[in-house]
Amino acid sequence: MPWRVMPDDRKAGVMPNPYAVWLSEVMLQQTTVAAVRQYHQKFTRIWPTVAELAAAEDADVMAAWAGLGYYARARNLLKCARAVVADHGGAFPQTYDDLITLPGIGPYTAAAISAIAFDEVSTVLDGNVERVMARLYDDHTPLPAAKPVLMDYAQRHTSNERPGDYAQAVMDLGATICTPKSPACGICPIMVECAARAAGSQTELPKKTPKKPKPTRHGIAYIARRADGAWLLETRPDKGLLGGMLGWPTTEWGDAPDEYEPISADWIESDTEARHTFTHFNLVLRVQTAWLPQDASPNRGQFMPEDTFSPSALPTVMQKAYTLAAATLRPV
DNA sequence: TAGTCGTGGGC
DNA sequence: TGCCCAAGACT
Repeated sequence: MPWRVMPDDRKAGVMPNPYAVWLSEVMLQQTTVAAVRQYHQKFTRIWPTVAELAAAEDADVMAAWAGLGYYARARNLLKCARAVVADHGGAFPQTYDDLITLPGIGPYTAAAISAIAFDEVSTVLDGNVERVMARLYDDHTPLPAAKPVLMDYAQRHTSNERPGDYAQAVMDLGATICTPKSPACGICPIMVECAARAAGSQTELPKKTPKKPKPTRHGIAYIARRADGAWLLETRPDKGLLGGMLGWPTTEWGDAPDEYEPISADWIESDTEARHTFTHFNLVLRVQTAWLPQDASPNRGQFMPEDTFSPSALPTVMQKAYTLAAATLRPV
């Protein structure tokens, strides 16, 4: 990430911007660096400081987050920014104990911010560190039960003098060398100390409890335009899937789709379905489109003028539905 | 504690 | 192709 401060500069007293560190750590939760980079750039360009982010409209922040996933992070991001401004004078708290009280900041993120941005002696334990420690000590206890002992291992290695450098180094080790599939043990700086390497068990670790199969759910999205070109959209409730995001009115997503039209109209079914994979289920989404008269009054959603709507403000599954609908809902 | 909560990329 | 996943938090 562009905000990173290399060890020599950190030794000279240069510290990273806490706002940039916080933003990146939240975005990186369960998300790849490649996906985060452009979003981090966009957020710091639009909202250069935590105070400016705190003053932003909810809808603008959700739209900027669209496509990155796990949308509760965006809602908590705003809550956190506003708490930093309201309760901490616009300056991020510097300790693990204070940081973890903030919305969206859990054990990992509190440790990462306090260590990286403030050089507090906090131990980061993310997926990378769990893997490094499980291998270093050849521990076959399956996750997540192994977390406490892996944290104990990780604390033994945390530097009292350079906790920020250590935190970044151990995660980089996991991200680039001690990787899940094909670890590059030959160039690993701690190869000779690694018990899994000695036992030949490195690719089996860390052990994980088996996961449940994903069910397939079905639903229908209704994509309608008014005569003036406005789109019928709705803001989803804060709680639950895609919470707080803009989207098309849809049926419930269940074993079998029930027909529920947001307004009576001559709906035309798209010839193909949108398929999308969520964390815990697969979705097959039928798409129906319609043109509505100018005086239409649907029982769900609200019309968004053509010139203020952008599909980029939608979560990916809704963008997929939009792509299918665009074939039959050409511009006015 | 185990379920909920997105997405795109790699193999 | 389907599965695994990637710098977790929240309930």
